[in-house]
Amino acid sequence: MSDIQRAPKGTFDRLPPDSAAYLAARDALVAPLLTAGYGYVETPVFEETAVFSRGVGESTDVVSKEMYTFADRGGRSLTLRPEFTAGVMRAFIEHRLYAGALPAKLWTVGSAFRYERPQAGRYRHFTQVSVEALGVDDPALDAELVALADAGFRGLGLTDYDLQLTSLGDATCRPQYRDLLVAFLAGLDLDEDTRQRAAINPLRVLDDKRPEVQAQLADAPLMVDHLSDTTKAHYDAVRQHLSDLGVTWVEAPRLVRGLDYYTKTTFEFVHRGLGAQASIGGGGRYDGLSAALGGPDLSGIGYAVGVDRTILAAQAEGLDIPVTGGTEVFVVHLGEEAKRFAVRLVGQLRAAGVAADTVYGGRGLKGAMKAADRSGAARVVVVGDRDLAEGVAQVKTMATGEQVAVPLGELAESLRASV
RNA sequence: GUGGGUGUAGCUCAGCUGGUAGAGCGCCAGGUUGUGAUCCUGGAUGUCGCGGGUUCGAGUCCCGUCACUCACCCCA
Repeated sequence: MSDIQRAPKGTFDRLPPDSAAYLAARDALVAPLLTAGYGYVETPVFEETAVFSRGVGESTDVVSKEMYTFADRGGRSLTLRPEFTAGVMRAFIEHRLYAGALPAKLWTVGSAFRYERPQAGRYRHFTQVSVEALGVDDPALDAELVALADAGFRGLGLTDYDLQLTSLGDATCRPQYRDLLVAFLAGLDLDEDTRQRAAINPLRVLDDKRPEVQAQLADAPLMVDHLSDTTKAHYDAVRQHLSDLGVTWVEAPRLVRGLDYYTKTTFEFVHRGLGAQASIGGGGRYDGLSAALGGPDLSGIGYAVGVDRTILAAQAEGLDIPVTGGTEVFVVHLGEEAKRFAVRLVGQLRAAGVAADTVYGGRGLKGAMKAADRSGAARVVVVGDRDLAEGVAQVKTMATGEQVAVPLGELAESLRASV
């Protein structure tokens, strides 16, 4: 197959009927936000490159090697968003939302792009639900966000996952801890790659998956043991609120995130039924981000959920994602007069809010019934010129095979009432 | 960017030590000129990923290449 007959590497098409589960999953992840005071925000799919390089951090893998960056015809450097938070923060600053009521509680959903080697659950084009609460540094807000993410997963029936939680400290205590860790890592026997990684961000070495590395890290200093009094108090309060909200978590003192802006509370939802890309959602507080983008020195907290990974997780748990919609009434016709009638009836039903469909293209009655069956409609109207002459149409209940003649005048109302 | 695995029908796959392609499902049609799902019968669709090599002969062996996939890394 040639390249123009194939979606680009790391991308995929969503097709019916599976696409219905995608819509349902997306809506389920969003549902908790709609009853929690969050407003929908939509920002461009691309931003000025600096929004991400300064927001996410130059030293991150995302910025240094995974961005889709291009020059437009006006010579601007633009980048397809690799995540949502930086763009939403840019909008928050641009429209001076910080001058209004705080926290600004915002959510969005859409495509993000990263140039990565594709893998199970990792795509170059993926979909996230992203949620932010900006402008207020209150541990109760941290707990709210975590609980909302959790509620989204629970709403789909997911249970086989862990909520990993930790605190990454802040500008007052992380630098000292970082120095401690760097000193500790210097005494270890690490390969060149890992040393490079340590030089860029020593915290990342902590979650190295290789056993020979983990063995050396047994006595590594941990951020949670070196929090300042205020960040520790913040973290304690977050945990208290989470308990009050009935959310369970596991302490993950080695949890590291790849975006530089995270501070204090940091969390990740890790599913046990997935492969290497097991993180179905994650987020944290990012108190320096607004300032990094030239805005006021305001705090923020947010999370992102991977819609595609959430669907994979649901599949791994054998969950059916309930889909809404689908054809309720299917109209099968025989003869020219009946076809006109069918087209008209379908129009009436749809106008009355009944999901209706009919058969197009000349196929026999058997083929039309097959199409009716496939549509999933509970009721099928069979109407031929012969029925019209008698002033009736046949209404068949597919599950039972039972079929009754209904006078044309009562047909639309009878069908509307039956679905 | 680095490794491993796999490329045969729309889908899932079979095809032994080389002898010019198969099954199941799906699709279409007929059995039933006005009835789906069940049953029976029939039918269509393949440059066996692509290019080269070895051979009388390659889906099968060799080389290259591309794609997909899993893992490292990173993250949703």
